[in-house]
Amino acid sequence: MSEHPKHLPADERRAATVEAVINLAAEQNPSDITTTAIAQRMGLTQGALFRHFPTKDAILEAVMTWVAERLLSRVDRAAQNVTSPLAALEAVFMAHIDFVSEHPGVPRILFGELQRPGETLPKRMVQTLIQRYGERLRHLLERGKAIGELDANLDIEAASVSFIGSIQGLVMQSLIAGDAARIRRDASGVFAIYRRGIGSES
Amino acid sequence: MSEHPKHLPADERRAATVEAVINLAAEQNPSDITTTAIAQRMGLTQGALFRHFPTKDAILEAVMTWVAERLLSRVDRAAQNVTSPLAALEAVFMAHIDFVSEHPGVPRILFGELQRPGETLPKRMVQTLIQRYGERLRHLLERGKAIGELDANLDIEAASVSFIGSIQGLVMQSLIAGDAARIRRDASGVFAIYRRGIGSES
DNA sequence: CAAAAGAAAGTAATCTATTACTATCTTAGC
DNA sequence: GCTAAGATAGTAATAGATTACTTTCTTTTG
Repeated sequence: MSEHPKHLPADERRAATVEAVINLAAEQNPSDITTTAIAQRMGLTQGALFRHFPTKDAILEAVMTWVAERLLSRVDRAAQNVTSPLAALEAVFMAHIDFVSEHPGVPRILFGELQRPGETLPKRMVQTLIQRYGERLRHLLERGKAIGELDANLDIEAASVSFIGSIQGLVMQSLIAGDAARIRRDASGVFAIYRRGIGSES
Repeated sequence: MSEHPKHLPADERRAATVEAVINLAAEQNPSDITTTAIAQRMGLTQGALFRHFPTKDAILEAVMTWVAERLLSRVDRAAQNVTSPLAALEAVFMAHIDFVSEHPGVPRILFGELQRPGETLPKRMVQTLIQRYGERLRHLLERGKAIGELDANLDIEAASVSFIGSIQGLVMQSLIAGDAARIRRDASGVFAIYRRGIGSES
């Protein structure tokens, strides 16, 4: 019971706070995460959090920034060095699955944020993130269509929604089973159906 | 400002309570719905709710019962009188889409309930509902496979997850766009990709 | 020593649930 | 039919817990 932990510089505490929120979101409903719970997980008192963030929403903003950077950079890394658009889509799918397997709280936070009424900053950040994600998907889908790797009559918009929905379905399934590891196990089967749905009749 | 509204029999008030929760969930995060908000929507005082329900969770249980009955009966009705399993799957898909279009709060409630930690009764009810839903899907998928309407090598489990995921993706898309009507508009395009993904190469 | 980081305690608001009381509805007996 | 009695459904107020955020004082660190 050390009363006074080491003092850390502000940026390290901010990073640790984001991590604590992501970890907590893996265990409970994100909108039920209290500042007390966050501080407790970090070994701090609740009031100390407000030395580093002006409001609770500012913490959520930092989380959203973290997620957007990590997810998009992983997805971009997965897509590069792959010439085939279809192979790139599969690599993006699996990279996304890896990401949510490592951080099962993330999709819950995003979905929960989208449900908030009104126009909060964290909510808009989620909308922007998914929009940017969708742009990358549509780009790959267009390219695949152009080179005949995908169905010539493919509905790009629907294919983009289905891609994200496939991942969402896996997330939901893992929540029902109470088993985060399920996501990885079932991912390839789900993607196989998706690939068949968008591919050209080779 | 009538101080005392008409007294209604308990079962009618219980039904009205469920309706109020479903309507509220269409507008805000379900876990932020307070007993005060529910009562206000019904034109009652907050305390009056506890004449009909012992706890707030009991209200959620009634909501889950309502959802399970309505959704499954609609889905079953859609599937009957259709001999082709593939056509039945499409009818179920569209019936489900109709249901969530009329009640946009329902998928949010289900998803939110699944995120609660521990083993609450409402959470188990959601798990049971989706499990029963999955049974119906797998049954149709098996039949379609048997008569050669669907891919002979179809992964039934993955196809079931993808089906639910497709709907979940549409729900998420409508949340991002802030437009519940989008679900219906995009539904047929998304199902077309799914059908192509599971169908036999006609 | 000065400034940053944290502890400890406090505040106002909000939430579920309870209590004491009151209005409305139903029904039995005349 | 009317009316009294009992049951049901409501209000208003409030208790007790919890929340995000503040304030004051203390410790650590460069």
